[in-house]
Amino acid sequence: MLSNRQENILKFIVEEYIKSAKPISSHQICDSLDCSSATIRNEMVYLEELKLLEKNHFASGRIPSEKGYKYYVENLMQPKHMTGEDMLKLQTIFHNNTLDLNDTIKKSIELVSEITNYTTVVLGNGAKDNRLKKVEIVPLEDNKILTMVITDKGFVEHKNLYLPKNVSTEEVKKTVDLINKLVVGTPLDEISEKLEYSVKPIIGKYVRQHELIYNTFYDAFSEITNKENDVHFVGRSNFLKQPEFSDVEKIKEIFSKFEDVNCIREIAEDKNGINVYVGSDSELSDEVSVVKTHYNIDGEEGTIAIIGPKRMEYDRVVSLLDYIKSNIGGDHEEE
Amino acid sequence: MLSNRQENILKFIVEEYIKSAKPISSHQICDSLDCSSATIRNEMVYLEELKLLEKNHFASGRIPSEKGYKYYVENLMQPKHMTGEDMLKLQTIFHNNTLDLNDTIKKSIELVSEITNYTTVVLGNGAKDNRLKKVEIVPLEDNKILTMVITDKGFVEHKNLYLPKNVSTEEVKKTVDLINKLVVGTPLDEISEKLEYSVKPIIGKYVRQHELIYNTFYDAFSEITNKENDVHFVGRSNFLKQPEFSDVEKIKEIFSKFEDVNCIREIAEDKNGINVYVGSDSELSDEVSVVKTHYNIDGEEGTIAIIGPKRMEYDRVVSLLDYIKSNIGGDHEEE
DNA sequence: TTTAGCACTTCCATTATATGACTGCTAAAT
DNA sequence: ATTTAGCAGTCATATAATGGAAGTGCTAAA
Repeated sequence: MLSNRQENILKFIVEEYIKSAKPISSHQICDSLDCSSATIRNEMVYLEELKLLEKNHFASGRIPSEKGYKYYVENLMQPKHMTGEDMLKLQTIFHNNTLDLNDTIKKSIELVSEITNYTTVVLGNGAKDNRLKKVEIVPLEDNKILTMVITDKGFVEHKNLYLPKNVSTEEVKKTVDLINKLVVGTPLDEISEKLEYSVKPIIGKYVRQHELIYNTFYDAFSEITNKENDVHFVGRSNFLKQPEFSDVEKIKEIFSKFEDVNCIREIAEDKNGINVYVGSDSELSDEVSVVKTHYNIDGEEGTIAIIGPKRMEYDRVVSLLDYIKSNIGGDHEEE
Repeated sequence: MLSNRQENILKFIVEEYIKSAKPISSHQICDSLDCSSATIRNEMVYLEELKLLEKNHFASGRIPSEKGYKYYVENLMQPKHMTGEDMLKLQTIFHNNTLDLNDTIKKSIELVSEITNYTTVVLGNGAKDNRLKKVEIVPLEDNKILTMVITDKGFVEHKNLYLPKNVSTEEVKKTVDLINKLVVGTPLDEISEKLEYSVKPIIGKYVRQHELIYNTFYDAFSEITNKENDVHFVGRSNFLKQPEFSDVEKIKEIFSKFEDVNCIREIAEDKNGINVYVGSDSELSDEVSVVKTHYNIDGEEGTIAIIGPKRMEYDRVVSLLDYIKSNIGGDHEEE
């Protein structure tokens, strides 16, 4: 259990280090706590024993450890009131009613990335738990046909199909009708299976060149099921602005994670509230922190995350995310 | 005009510098050219006078100047035959006939980025010169409606519309029918105008809540017109692997360009053949080169570009791009 | 024309040195 | 029992000095 003064010291160090990125000395603290630097030093020794603080070398000031950041976030951090300017900017996004939910969220995080200089990402839940609404084709010029897969939640995947000369659009139409008759309403992750045993045997008999047509739809379905595009990632290069990433090796590590979609996907989570993951808890890299939240608006789900250095303005970021979360999606209900 | 020997020296320096990233000394050259280092030095002075070579400091070896690279690319470079392995990997992409043109190109450049460690980008021509094929709606659960704009070349833009309680799907249907009747076939960049003077006045009379509905379509049209998503950008972080970018400031410059979509869009061009832009010619940064080509397969147009340091393996990259260009899009014709 | 040889320039890694910033500890003060 | 002043000790950082190493430019001879 920490004393009041110990907590104040820890709070001071965390907040000051977040601002300056430089180790904090006992002298910097004593003014605001009204005691001498020696007293602070004694307390710092204790905080270091608890592994809440660290030193770079023998005679350096202290910096917060991962545990120290966590203690700060959980016990010491106070919500930071947002500036009027930031609120105003966000409000103009929320009140634009031609934006649908996805666009609203995207615009919001783009703004957040810009004003905070952190990296932001939205991970839509994808279409994996959607059901097939319908399949459709639109014949275009020549032998080109636009094929579309539409889900009940409004996802659309399209693909161009180039018909060989000896196959008519009618054959594709037959396939589409069959799919619409047999598999509409099926959850996407069960579609492949259902196609194989209920559709394939039939079109094998009635449709010429069924292989190509069937495969096209089969592929469109698997693509929409693992839909990757549902990751909106903004402000990656903001990391370059942070002094702790002035070393190219560190940047390399972070960026290679950023380029790995699977790695980014793991950011998604389904938990209540705003959650803060510091360093190794972030699962991305020991050097970054992630603040994220899950949303579910009328069945459209996803995760919004803000990624920054461990030395991140947690109070500000949490407030921003909280504000965004409580404002998205409410709009079309009220009017 | 350069003598034969001078050209050989320039070629040697460019190729060796591309490999090693270190300035090339006269001693390194004399073995392969069968003369003494002093002779080489005399020639190097001449090449430097012509601004084909540069020095970092008085007693450093020579490195190619921008002009030197250009001379190399235009006069000295020999096409590099591709390895069987690279060809094989590309062939498996080309021969997968469930991939449509866009997917084929994307997969190809992903592979190129991986094997060369450069950055690659495909810029589709977007939908700006397309014409409206049709507009469609699919009512989903509750008051949610999926709206789709489809163009004659197979572009699809969709958007969810949340209907206020007092507006029925019928009203949207009326709007859609009207748009389909009046503006189908119009080039996208003229659509806004046509909507304003031919559709808006009519729905103003017959459709309730026409403002919201009209605006949704209006927005969908402007989005598809400036479609941004048509940029597929791979391997940005490969730049971090290049020794000349071990300085964070340089990385910052490049990456801020990479994050600026408008900047990336300018890479698009409509020229024959494979074109090489070195340094300042690249319009991206003095520190990078761009090798790009334009494609037009049955009206689907775009640009494929490979971005790397000036010290780029031009011969290899040009061969790769050439191979890709001559293989994409041919497939569905032949079978 | 080419080459050998040498003086010269610049970079780079190493070492030495001084300085400044802090801490830890001890002993005195409260 | 706390708190504080003071001082010795430790480490980083900046600067300068030093001695190669690498490689050129020039000159004079081949």
